[in-house]
Amino acid sequence: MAKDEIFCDCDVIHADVVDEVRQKMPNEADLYDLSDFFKIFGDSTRVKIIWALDEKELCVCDIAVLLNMTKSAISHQLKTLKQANLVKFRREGKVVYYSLKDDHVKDIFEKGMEHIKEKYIQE
Amino acid sequence: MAKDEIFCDCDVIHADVVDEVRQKMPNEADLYDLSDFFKIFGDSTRVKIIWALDEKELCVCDIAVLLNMTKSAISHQLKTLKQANLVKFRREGKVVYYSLKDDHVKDIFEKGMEHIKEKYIQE
DNA sequence: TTGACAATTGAGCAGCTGTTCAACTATAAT
DNA sequence: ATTATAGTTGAACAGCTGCTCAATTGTCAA
Repeated sequence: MAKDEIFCDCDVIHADVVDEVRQKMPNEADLYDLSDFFKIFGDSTRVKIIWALDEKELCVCDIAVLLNMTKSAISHQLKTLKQANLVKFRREGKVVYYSLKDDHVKDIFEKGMEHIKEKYIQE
Repeated sequence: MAKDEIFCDCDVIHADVVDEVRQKMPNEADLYDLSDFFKIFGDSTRVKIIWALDEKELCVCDIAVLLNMTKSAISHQLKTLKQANLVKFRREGKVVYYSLKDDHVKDIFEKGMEHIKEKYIQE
């Protein structure tokens, strides 16, 4: 029985409510993936890169100039974004051009911005 | 002039494009706040708590049992969520009940889930 | 007032993350 | 071939983050 294996350091107060919520929750793996997805947006450099690429296709150097950072730092972050399946790229001679791959992202960013703006008003 | 102060370790390749993108970008502070906002969702414990609270109002103990974690760990995370203006709470005797404060969050989570599911199909 | 339990808090620590630095690859021009 | 520039990569390091642990607060009941 699950109740015997409870690790929590307290009595169960609302066992019925907890069980109900547990059944409605998405599975563990999906919730983990979801937090991993948002982790990508939890860094301001990556947020800036994504926002920039949403405007225009850019090369690594362009982004480095735009954000006033080294090519290396940008390249590392682009690798992260690549692994998260958020950007695509094409090579043209020595220059590698990056662009956005995903449609959801701008929607998510705009929702996020709404939250931030409301917070200012509310407080 | 800004161009003299460029820190980046490369020549400017597409100065016109960079300038155009720069003008369309939100200001630095907002982008920073945005990444801070998403940082909250970048941890699976917080994602689980938020998802749970979206179903039902719960006390600290309930959440601890649900996620099989200590009250202390949950309490620390609730504090983070409180500071991010995402949850509210009410005390009833010894028990403190938490609930969601924000409407955007579920929307954002669902967009995120869409992205994750598409990734599975696509690869 | 004493004991019990829900919840909070701060210090400490291990693991993670983002940037730097230096070395490297890839491509083009001379 | 040599040189120059765009970009990538891995190691290293500093700063951050989430959990644990122990101590503490708040509330209620006996």
